[in-house]
Amino acid sequence: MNQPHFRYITTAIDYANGPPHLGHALEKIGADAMARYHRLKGEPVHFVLGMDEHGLKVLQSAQERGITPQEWVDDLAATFAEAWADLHISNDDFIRTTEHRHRRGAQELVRRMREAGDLYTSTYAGYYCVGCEAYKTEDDLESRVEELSPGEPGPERATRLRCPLHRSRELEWMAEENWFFRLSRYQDQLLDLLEERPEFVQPEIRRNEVRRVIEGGLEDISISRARLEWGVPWPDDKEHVIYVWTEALSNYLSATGFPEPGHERYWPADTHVIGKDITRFHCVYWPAMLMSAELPLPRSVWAHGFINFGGGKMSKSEGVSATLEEAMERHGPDALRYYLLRDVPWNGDGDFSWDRFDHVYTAELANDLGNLASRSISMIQRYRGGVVPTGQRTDLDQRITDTLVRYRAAMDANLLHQGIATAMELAAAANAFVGERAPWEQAKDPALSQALDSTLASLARVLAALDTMLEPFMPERMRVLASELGLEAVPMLADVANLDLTGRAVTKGEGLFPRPDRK
RNA sequence: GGCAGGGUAGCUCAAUCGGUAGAGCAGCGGAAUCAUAAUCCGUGAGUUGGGGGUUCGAGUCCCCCCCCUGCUACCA
Repeated sequence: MNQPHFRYITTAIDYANGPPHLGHALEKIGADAMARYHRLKGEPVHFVLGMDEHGLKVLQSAQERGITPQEWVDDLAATFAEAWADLHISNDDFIRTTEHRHRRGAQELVRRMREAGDLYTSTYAGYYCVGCEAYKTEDDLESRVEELSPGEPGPERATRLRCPLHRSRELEWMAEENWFFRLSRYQDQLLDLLEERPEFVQPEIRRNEVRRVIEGGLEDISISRARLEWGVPWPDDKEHVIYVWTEALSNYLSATGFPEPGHERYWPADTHVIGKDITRFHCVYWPAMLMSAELPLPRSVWAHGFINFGGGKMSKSEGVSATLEEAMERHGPDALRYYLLRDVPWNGDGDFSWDRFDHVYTAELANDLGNLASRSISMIQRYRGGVVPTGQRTDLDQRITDTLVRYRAAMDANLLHQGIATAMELAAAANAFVGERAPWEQAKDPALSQALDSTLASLARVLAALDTMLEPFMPERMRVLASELGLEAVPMLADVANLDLTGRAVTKGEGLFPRPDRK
């Protein structure tokens, strides 16, 4: 049997410590647009989202509410899944790290790393906050003296630091036996990887950062923890759980069914879509762990940027306040998808503002695109009884062909914002085309009947082309547009260039993107 | 501190190997009436952060300075 090769696209699994926000949403929307684009190309796609549900903070959140951690994460996972459904995210699977299949996959990965001789026990020492019941890095801590000079970590230094969450408690310097991974062994192989497969880390700016980290020297890392109950047990060692990153990263593997036969139809992943802040874990630790376990490496990691809210990071006291719910309700989920992917370059950062959102919605979606559909369909109804006539190709058809080339180039490079811009240039050209051809004039002169047919047929074709090109960004709205054009479904990308809508019965709906003042 | 990436029209950004600085939005003027009063056309005298240098010619190369952002290993 010929197993199809799936294009396996993942997103970072979200930490079960609070409800989904716009930052989470940006990543899912972008990854979803990538997945949908590849489906429009006719590729089998496997697109997976998930939740990271272990760890101390999860345990604490549950305890604060007087419920079990499992109840807490069940509740939160449902909230996330619902949000993604509302946003029309088309994931094929949803992996949760508390699932049996994940425990199995994570443990098997550790076993293979151990078989490779890359794991050993040693002493892990660090600052331990009894209040938090967790180890802290010096960055997590604050000084209790005026000026703290740099110095060697150790018990003496612990007396001069304190945990910001438990200022009254003493900080302890503690040590425990842990499992360590020989990350240092993979330094050269990782550098070779970047050299031989530059596309492994994208966009390029992230690749440079990763290279520097590796060149700076890699030390072995501890990948287990004692004293922590809420986690995946270490294989054959009940005293330990698998430490966060090793456990969490393995979700990409466990979601494929690993180690069961058949997981190879998904693995290796084509693209891990992540936030730029966790590039190191995905581009250094993760490939090293896979090398150790002798598993194929993912083909690429795409590190997107972040949304800024009025200059600051996330909406704190200053800057814009925007919840995911508010943003979805403003102009509908598809409009939010469009706005975020249009204004936040997929290879960089961008800003969020309500003014900008409203402006983009009104100018581009309502006025340019919505009105183009409205006026085109309206004229086909008025002049041709609602049936698309047969018409010669026009300049506008040539424009469709040109646009498709540039659109595919942008989308194949994952430059989603450029894909949107390219498609919207076609919409602008179509509006200009209407002005040049003046169908209302053509309609007055029977001698121009064929010219009118060509005008209307071209407009129908351009709407169908836009329907396809914008589907990854606004799936629900574009399904409606397809239906208004008399199409059974959004056309596949390969069919767009030679579409013929002759004979299709068009219908005018209530307006794809109603103007805010008229809603 | 070190490394990396940026500073171009009011705003967001483009400018292949160095060759007369462009686009969208906003603003201003005009046209049209199919349409969600939506659309279309016309309109840009910007010291390309500052200074110096190389060159026939630099936003584009070299040097110095100023400002912004990111990374600088076990919080996800």
